[in-house]
Amino acid sequence: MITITFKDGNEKLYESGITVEEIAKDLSSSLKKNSVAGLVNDQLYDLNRPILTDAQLEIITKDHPQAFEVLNHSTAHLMAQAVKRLYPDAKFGVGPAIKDGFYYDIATEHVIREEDLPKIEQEMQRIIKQQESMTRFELTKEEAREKFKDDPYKLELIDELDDNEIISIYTQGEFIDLCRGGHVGNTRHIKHFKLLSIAGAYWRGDSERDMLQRIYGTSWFTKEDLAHHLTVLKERKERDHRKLGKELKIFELNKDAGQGLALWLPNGYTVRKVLEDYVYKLERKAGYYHISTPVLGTKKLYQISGHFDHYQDHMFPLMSRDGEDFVLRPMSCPHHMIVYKSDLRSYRDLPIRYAEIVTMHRYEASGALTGLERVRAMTLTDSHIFAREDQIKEEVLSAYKLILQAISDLGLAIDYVELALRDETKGKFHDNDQLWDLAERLMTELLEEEGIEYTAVKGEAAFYGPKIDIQVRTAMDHVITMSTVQLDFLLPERFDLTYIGKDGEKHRPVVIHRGLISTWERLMSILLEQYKGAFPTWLAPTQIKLIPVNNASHLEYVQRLHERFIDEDFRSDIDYREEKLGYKIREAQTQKVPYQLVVGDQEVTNKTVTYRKYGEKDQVTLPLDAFIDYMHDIIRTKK
RNA sequence: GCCGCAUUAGCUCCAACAGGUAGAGCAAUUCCAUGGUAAGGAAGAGGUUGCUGGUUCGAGUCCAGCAUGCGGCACCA
Repeated sequence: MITITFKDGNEKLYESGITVEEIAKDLSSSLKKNSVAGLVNDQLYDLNRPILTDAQLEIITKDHPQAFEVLNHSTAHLMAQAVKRLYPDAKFGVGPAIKDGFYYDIATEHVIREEDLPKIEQEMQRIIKQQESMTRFELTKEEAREKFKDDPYKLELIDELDDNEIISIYTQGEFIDLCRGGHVGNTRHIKHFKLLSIAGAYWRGDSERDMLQRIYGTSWFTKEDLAHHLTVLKERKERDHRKLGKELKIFELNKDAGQGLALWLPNGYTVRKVLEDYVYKLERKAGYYHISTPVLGTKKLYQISGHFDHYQDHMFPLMSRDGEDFVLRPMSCPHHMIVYKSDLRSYRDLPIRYAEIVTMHRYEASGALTGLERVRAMTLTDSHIFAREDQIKEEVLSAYKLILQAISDLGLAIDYVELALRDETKGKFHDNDQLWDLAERLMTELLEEEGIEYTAVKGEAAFYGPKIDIQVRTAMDHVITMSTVQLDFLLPERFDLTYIGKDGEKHRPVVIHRGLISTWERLMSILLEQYKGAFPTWLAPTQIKLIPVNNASHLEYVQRLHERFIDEDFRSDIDYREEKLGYKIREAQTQKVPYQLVVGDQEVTNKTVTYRKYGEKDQVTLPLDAFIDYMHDIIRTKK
């Protein structure tokens, strides 16, 4: 007999070899129904894996955070078995559970296509009906090598394990897989799944190695959950900035204009201009000074900075004139270093904060280009802060706070903050231990003192220094770096930047790179998806759409209103077309204009306006001046 | 860059699918209708089916290459 201790501290005696499923059944029938796996002494156990010794047990039920993972991992195995039946030559890579489902990497002569997915699903259903037990076995490394001798990918994984490590495998019917486990015990527990897409994926994420075929899928405990997830996926597509950008005439991508070279249409540029002005003001208030430098620079400038050697793969090729080589700049740092050097600096001058609306060009791999999210020509307000060592902490903090402000004003939310530190890899990081230690200590202290939750990641620092990255999750569920504060000890050396200290001697300043809210391109893609194209009024390309009921009798008043609105700095437009009222209203709605004003006899006679706010049903009639005050208020408060 | 898929009018489209030289809705144009909160009616027009070759009596349809896009992977100091 063995003693099982439960989460609540209760103990119970069982026969050795009892399974999680049997214990669950013993406790209650509803528990049995809801159990997915068990945590035995904090180790994941399948429902049908025997427990041999005294143990602590937590039963993982369907609502447990790990349950979804176990289910999807098992579904991946189930799919692999089905694939192996249909395409017997299939070899398998890895097949883990991921955030919303699972995938399995497969090598087979057969090119798997979209139309094969229903066939694979059918085969999976068949295996479920067969109620195959998913059973765990433990082997030595040698035995495992023998079992998987025809599976080169599995062999490679086995070879990397320690010689005396116990290796577990799972069988279900004729199918065997190398696997650490945590499974649902029997294929009959898998019910509601769908295969979603096929993609290529490099073996072990290495672009030098084989490309396998990856099938993505998703698996849920209830029909409703699956249906809900599929709806979410569909709704994501409705938010796709590429679709919205076309519908709302925000930007254009055209192969003749150039791959990854976005053209901003009037609506898009209007939003961008509002953002540019907003950032300019924000930065002025925070003590930044704006400069302007060219998109072209000499090769020499980029040799001094070191980018020419380090970054060349991401740069467009050289241009030459009059015996001088030029590059299209991929960033602004080198130019800003030169600006710093344009004058002799005293310790009293620091910190100096330069900001610039920088257009830059980067050669991005063709497969990486995605709408406005990843482009080859991009513009952002870039900034470099030149500071003394004793100012680092304060300057990083104020940059961080500025970022928070911007993210909050734009109605976005931080997903997580990452502190990227160096690791021991020699050559990967600029060699200056003393400064690295100082900088990493300061940045850590700062985050701790401010009570900012962060994830420290070793080895992710920039070549030239540690950084704080602010990650945002898009409506499309992509995590991207929105903002960044990076310390740099290298550029000041390479450009021999100095300031005169109190002691009359030359000292080296530190550079802080600050990216505020990504590039306008990427920000636009995020905002479009975030707001589903319905921009808050302060950002909307058109804030007010004026719709005369009848052009002949109301247009004159409408034009007077329009002029007044323009004088008030509202972005107003008139729908002049000779169309039915309903037709013009429909267009104002589909274009998601925040304030739609229908103007007829009533408004002309009473000198009022009647508006309907986008997304609301109610019409509101106000005296003109009251409406103007209201609009100013809405815009000022960034609603 | 790599794997797979796609590309038909300004936009959208599982219109054309034994290969027989293109079809709809919306938009745009003209005419009629003058309308109070999501599509009024009519007419005409709009296409070298992404590009270049090939197979064929004949190609949107089959084949090859290229371009661009999409889903991923790799990349994103």
